[in-house]
Amino acid sequence: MQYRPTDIEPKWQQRWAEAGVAEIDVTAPGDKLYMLNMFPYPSGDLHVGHGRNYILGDALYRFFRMRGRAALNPMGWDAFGLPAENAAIKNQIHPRQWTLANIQRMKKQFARWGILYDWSKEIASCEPEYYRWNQWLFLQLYKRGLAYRGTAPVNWCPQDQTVLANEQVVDGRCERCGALVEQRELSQWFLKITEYADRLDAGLDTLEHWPEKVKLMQRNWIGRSLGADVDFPVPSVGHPIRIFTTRPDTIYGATFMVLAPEHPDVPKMIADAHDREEIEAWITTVRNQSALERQESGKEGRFTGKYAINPFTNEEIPIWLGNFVLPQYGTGAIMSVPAHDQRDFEFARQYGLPIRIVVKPAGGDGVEPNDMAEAFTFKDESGVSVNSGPIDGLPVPKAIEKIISIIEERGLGKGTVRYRLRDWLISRQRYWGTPIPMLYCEKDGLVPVPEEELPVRLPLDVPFTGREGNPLAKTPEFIEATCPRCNGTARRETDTMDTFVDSSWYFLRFVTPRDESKIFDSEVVNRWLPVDQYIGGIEHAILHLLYARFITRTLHDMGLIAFEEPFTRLFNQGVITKEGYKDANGAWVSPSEVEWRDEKPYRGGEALTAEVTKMSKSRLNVVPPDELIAKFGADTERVYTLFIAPPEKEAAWSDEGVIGAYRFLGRVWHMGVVLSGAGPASGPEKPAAEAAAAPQVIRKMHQTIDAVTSRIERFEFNTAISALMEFSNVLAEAPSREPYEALLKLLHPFAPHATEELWEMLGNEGLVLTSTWPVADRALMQEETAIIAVQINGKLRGQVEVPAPAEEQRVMDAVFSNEKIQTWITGKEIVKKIYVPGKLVNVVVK
RNA sequence: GCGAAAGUGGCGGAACUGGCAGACGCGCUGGACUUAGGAUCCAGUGGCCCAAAGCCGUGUGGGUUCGAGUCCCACCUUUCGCACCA
Repeated sequence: MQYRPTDIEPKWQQRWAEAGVAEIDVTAPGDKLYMLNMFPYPSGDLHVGHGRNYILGDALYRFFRMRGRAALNPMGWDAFGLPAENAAIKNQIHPRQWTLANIQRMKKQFARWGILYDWSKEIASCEPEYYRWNQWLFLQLYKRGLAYRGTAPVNWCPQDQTVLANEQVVDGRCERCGALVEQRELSQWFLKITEYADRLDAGLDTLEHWPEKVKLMQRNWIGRSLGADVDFPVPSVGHPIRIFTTRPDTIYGATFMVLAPEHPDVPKMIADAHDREEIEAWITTVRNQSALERQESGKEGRFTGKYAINPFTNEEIPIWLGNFVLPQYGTGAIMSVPAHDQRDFEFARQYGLPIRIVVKPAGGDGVEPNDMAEAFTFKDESGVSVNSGPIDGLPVPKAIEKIISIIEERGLGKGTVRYRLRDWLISRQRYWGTPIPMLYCEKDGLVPVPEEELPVRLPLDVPFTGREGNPLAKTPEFIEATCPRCNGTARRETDTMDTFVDSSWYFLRFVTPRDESKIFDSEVVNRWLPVDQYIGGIEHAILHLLYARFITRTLHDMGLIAFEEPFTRLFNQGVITKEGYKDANGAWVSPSEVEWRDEKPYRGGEALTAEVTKMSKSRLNVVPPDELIAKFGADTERVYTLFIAPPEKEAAWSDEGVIGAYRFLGRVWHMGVVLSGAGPASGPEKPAAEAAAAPQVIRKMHQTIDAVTSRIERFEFNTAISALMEFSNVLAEAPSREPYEALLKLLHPFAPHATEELWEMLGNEGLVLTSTWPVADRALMQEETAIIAVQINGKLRGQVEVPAPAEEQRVMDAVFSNEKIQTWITGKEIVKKIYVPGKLVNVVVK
């Protein structure tokens, strides 16, 4: 009986589906465990790179099931978004139809991988049953002042014809399409995430089971800075200008001030300047630049002709405008300390502004400003204040402390905390998203849609032209509305929400997904959440995870949930890469067109370059699972995917490597066939299937149970599988039934179909439903003998074998009663015993 | 520039608190079975050496230790994140 996965896998998938094995009653008692894979955008076909994410989650889920946990493992669809709309424009198919078809396709793929989800909990964010609660959530935030409409310079993607959140702009480009992002001054909807900046930052410390890397990325993104706000009097303007600095200790070295060109006091300041027109033209140029252009044009500035007074030195210092000062951060104004800030230093050198040293190295001498090649930025005890009046001689941290207290005493300002984080821009000028439930009434202004009128349904019959503007804005039936306050005519908001709003709370909906009366049941949610294990890609380290943490806190503050952090454990799997081929123009070439000569890729006569990158459709390097499964089965793909590398690491897909997983399963299969008596033994002598297992097999079995269990818990799937391969190799020498059944159980999370079939073949019933995870007997794991290495004066003298009892003292007794060792040791030598449990035992003689 | 992680055979990778480096798998070499094999099975496979013995081997250079892939110091390289955030 040959191992033919395609003959058996669909059968088991059908049985699991019919039995609803993964469906769980959230009101039933049990040792709850909420597992969650980030719900995907339904883009169509999944490839083996996507598979890694879900296979990993399923292996873990099956493991916890077998250990008796009441595990919830739901799945849904992040179903709003731009690609559906682009498909509508390109192929004249409605976004909804396109999305639902993709969902059907992907659901089949999940099933074909043997992944068990509780489909009774399925949600799709594009359905009114879901997005009405998105709208409800928005109204609650609006009520609390956490959602507001404001005018601000925003990121505009000319390609996608919409505004973007700061988080969606990468290197000055649209994260989605790569187009250069423009700055536009627009009135838009924001969520006040900045109000939670301090709590989002502090909360990171409580996330013990999150990758450090993700926490660090979030911390950097929030960008908490301690410093001081200080007022500098400006006689010519009539009121002081407030600056923010993280280095108030350097205030005696502030020799000029720089304002962002956008600073509100600028027009007044330059009104009587002789070169006003030139300055205004320059300001216009800077304001129209994208963030990227602004940075790439280097440091530029203009002198306003006005002076501020340094409140500590009482000197008049010139006020400049500088393109490197950002209007959105701090107060949009800085005191410049060129000696100790690299940006200020460059600016001062460029425009010949004075440089004054106010910090010198501790225990050393300062330098002359003229000799400086760069700013000296001492941030810790390595720097000491000089030329700074009351703080002279103090190391930097102490100096900061003292100067802030002086600033506060003199009423010049105060110590403050500033954040880099900005409010979350959620308006999108696109169709396929949740309509923002707001109205514009001529009489009453902005009016929220009453909760009982939700959902504001997205109309399905709208024109898709692909030209500028949101299709909703061209749909009068949608726009025309009645004001709930005055019954007069009102205009409906046509912006839709960023799809990251949808995904910022979906994990709360999964426990009571069909509740039509409320967003979720607080009692049930408090029992099941936070999510115990969240699994997804590192690309969401900031965006999704930060938004979800923010929304969770707002719901907590509304009294709807008892916790502030949504995800207890987070795991980020690495991407799967594969070689792709590029022609001279940088265009990707299909692997089917590639010919090999001297191990180098060509197309026709043209030499190609090979590049290993993340699997993606556009790079033509995806491996579709269908073909692979048809040939080797889903179990092979599952085992290979988990075996290929540690799951958090990037892994290179190898078509040849797959065969190793297939062979392994084939050997396990063959052994099962022989043990069950279902087929003839291959060798001349039939193994004694019912005979007692050999001691070395029993030992290996317990060692393997122990290793696989702890490795799964630590996400070391690759070595868990290698331990199973080792066990299978040992077992093949002397097959017997009991250890073989243990092997099947341990293998089940990775290769569920084959193990079910073999389990049944042995006369057992329903592995996934009935069997429990084996437990290792530590006493039986012990090796019977230990090799003792004896070193004398650093040289290996020899090795002897002794019985290996568990306790240290008995090992040592065994060692020193050994005649051979006694003859090596002379009376003069000092004996040092080194006992390493389960490992080599050394005796060192000096 | 700042921050973080990582450098081990031809390849993916193992080695938990320092204790037999290279587990497991791919590939490769030889063999068996075959009309055939890109199926399956067996054996071998870090380097030097015909072989044995032996020596050398975890990015580089130092150090600690009876013993270092693992710890410490300096450096090199790669990847990732942030990037005028005052």
